Amino acid sequence: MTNEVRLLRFLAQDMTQAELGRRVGLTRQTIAAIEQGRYSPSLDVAFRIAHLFGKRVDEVFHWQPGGDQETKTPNSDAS
Amino acid sequence: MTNEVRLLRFLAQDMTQAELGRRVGLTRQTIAAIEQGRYSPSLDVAFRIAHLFGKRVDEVFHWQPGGDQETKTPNSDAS
DNA sequence: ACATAATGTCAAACATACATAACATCATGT
DNA sequence: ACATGATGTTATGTATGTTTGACATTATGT
Repeated sequence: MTNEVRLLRFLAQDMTQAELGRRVGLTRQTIAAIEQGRYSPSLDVAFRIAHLFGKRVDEVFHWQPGGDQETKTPNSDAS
Repeated sequence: MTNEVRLLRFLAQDMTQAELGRRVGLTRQTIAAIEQGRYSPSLDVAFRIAHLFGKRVDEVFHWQPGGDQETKTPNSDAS
């Protein structure tokens, strides 16, 4: 899961991490972590960031079908 | 944050919650909670669900700019 | 009447996103 | 040389997504 946040931030008059964080309601540390891909944000945060840059979520965050962990299938209920 | 998961599930040959959960690596309980909007999923889960139905994230999950809680602005660092 | 499948719901554990606070480096300017 | 702003990073705590297991209702079929 990669993203274009850093690039979009530079394209937006070199907006700072702190400024971006302020506008979308996050801390600058969280913005930094997202830019570095240390974790993928919540869907809500993804929408807020994408909306700020006038983009769709899939234009800002790039996802690949097998790109994640090979999801350990949950058990759900055993009967 | 509303979504079309339940509708899309019916359109896909009445796929069951458990079946959908199995295919995207979630439990049926989580699918039920997402359909009812009890919480918004992670971005990763949103991508997996949207991809399964051949849709974009914003086609499956509908987000409104002010729709959320009036996010209590974080402090970040005080100097 | 009994079984089974699909769904709702709940409580407790667990995983991870996010905040807060602190300290660090690097660049720029005075 | 000193200050300031932007970013990296780490540790700790809180909020919330997710699993697991259980029990319930409703419908359908035998």
